[in-house]
Amino acid sequence: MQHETPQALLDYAQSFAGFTLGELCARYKEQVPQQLLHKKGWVGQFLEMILGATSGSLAQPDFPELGVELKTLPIDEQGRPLESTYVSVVPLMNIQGLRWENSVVRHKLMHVLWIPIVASREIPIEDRQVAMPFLWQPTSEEEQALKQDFEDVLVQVSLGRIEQLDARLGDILQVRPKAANSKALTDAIGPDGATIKTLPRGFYLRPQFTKRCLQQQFG
DNA sequence: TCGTGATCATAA
DNA sequence: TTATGATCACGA
Repeated sequence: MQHETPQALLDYAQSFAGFTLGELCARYKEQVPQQLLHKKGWVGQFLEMILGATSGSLAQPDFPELGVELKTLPIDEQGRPLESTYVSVVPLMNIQGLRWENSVVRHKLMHVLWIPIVASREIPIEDRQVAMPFLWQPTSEEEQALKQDFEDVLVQVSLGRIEQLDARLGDILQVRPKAANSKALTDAIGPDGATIKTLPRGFYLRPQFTKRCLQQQFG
């Protein structure tokens, strides 16, 4: 399945609206996990599969030829996001010369295909319904805000202050651990400029921001 | 109830 | 190990 344009991809994605994950799994002869505790990325990977995304775990948009990133978004029955949205790893080394304009975060967020899923915890996985997918691009104001959050983080990282940085920083983009567990370590710049070991971090979109995206789209 | 920090699976 | 896909779960 190759999509010629973002609109064609959107049209195809919207053809799945209203179906439950159980119905879609039956159609593709996939097994629905009974719980997501040990399959946390399953919903996103299933949607990638049926929509024909091919980037795998490369640090680039899911549909590189379209410049479109696919994101599932768990929502409650009122359409409110239930979780933050992971965007990308926070670069901690060799960040001299790294700018917003050539960042992975920007490349992914410049064009997103959101696929909301009604996914309150009390709903069995197989009964969770795909809501209406939509394409989203940040306004210039939104991009400025994203850029500001991104640059604020990179300043701290470049100053060797990664350990002082926590999830409270950032109006839209926040930084949180992104690791197998709290003992995972990666290289970063230390306070004195030497290399230190620290917990890998990721950029996440706050739920309040994705809530605004939903409201803009659906009123 | 919500936000932060912790965690789980998998591919390359 | 690092990237992807995320959700879990505890304390305020």
